Amino acid sequence: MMWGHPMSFPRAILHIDGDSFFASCEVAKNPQLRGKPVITGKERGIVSACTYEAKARGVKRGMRLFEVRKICPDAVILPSDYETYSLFSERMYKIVRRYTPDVEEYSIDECFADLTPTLKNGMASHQQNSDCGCNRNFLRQAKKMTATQEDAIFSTGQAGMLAQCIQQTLECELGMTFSIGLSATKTLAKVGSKWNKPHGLTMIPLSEAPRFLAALSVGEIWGIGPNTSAYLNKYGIKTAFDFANKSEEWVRGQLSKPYIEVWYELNGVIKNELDTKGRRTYQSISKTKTFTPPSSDAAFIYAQLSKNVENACIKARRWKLATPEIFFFLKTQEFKYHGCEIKLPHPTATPQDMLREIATYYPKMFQKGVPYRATGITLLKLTDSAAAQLDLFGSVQKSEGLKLVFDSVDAISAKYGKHAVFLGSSFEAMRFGSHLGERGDEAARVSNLFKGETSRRRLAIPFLGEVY
DNA sequence: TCTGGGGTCCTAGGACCC
DNA sequence: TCTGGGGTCCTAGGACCC
Repeated sequence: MMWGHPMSFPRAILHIDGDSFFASCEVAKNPQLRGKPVITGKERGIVSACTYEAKARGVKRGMRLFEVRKICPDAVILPSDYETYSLFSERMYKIVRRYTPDVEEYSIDECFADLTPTLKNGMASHQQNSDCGCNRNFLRQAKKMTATQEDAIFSTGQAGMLAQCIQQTLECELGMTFSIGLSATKTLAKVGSKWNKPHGLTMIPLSEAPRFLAALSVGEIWGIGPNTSAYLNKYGIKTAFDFANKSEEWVRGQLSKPYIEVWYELNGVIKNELDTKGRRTYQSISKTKTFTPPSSDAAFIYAQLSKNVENACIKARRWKLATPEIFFFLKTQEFKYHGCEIKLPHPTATPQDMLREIATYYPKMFQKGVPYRATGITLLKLTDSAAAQLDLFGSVQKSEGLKLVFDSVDAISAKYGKHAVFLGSSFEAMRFGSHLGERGDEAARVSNLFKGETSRRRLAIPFLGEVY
């Protein structure tokens, strides 16, 4: 056990977690919803996120919506609106960056921040900054923490003050609550943010870590899933403390690298540094869509797949990436996957290059009479498309022509909307959409597009042929 | 947790090379 | 042709995360 190890000067790592983020964004977007049981996930048929008012009525994540309507008939059930959530996410990062440049954008509703540099530079400059948005009264009222010498960086109480100031600013400016954990590593900060939800602020100085970890089952630690949890249980390790308290030799002998790192982090040693650079690229891009009800219609299912391929390619082109290898699958109603991996003649981000190959495998894979519920595509081993080399076999040149077409397609999409233009092979999918009962999203927009007399119609129609 | 959609990293083992 | 030792690359699959 290494808690309070004097060799390592603790850092002040913050983990910030938006409470019921999607539902909270909906409330922030539409204040009339405040105080009501609000639920997102309509398009899925299950609860993605719900406000605490809904939780108080017994609604839980993953619950089916027909169930929800029974126990909470006045629930406001909304489809997910990722564009709005992303906007709030960006605002969250931006606010946190007022306090430190070292921010990791971990997920749409979470980020990590390293307060160490700010604290080392002293709080003086922060307190003079009238833009910070925090409540000065609070700063005066902040309680001193109990601390050991090893927890020096926390000992003045300034880390806590700064954390609470950040929390207050986020809540005030975004109209929702955040739970915050503050400790010496990301893993421990995660324990803190989870400790007291919603609207919690939990500091875990290393000297107090054992108390927190003893109250946590090992499977609740970030990075320890059900499998590893069961494995550790076999050795009598039930709590996070049990795990952290094992000797380093034992851990190295029984577990692989990721878990050794978790063990260190629980002991206050950083093995997982903040990644403050942000996403630069993708290793893989995947698109999958479930259609309800399931279908046995070969043409319909192929159209779904085609649409996924198109969408994956749109994303790849946006990031200037190309793929030499793809994986596609059909998913049966029994949740069995039938898939195959295909090496392409050359790296590409044009759907035809992929669909040409897929079309040869698809008939072999598709089984008559089997109900399928989803299709999916993954572009693998993505590389910078600018770096994709011309080969000697001409297939690249042929594709270069298509590439020009797609540059235009992307330009049209930018001007007229994401799906103003699409492949003929995706037509059935675009007409009927994935949610036959719902028609909430782009399927509806597209069918409107066909009914309307706008110029958009003229953009869509000429492209219904084999290749645009 | 009866199951949506999108990712990452790690390891073991085989193929191949010197 | 055999034996020994060591390296690299690739792939499949597992595990985990939000």
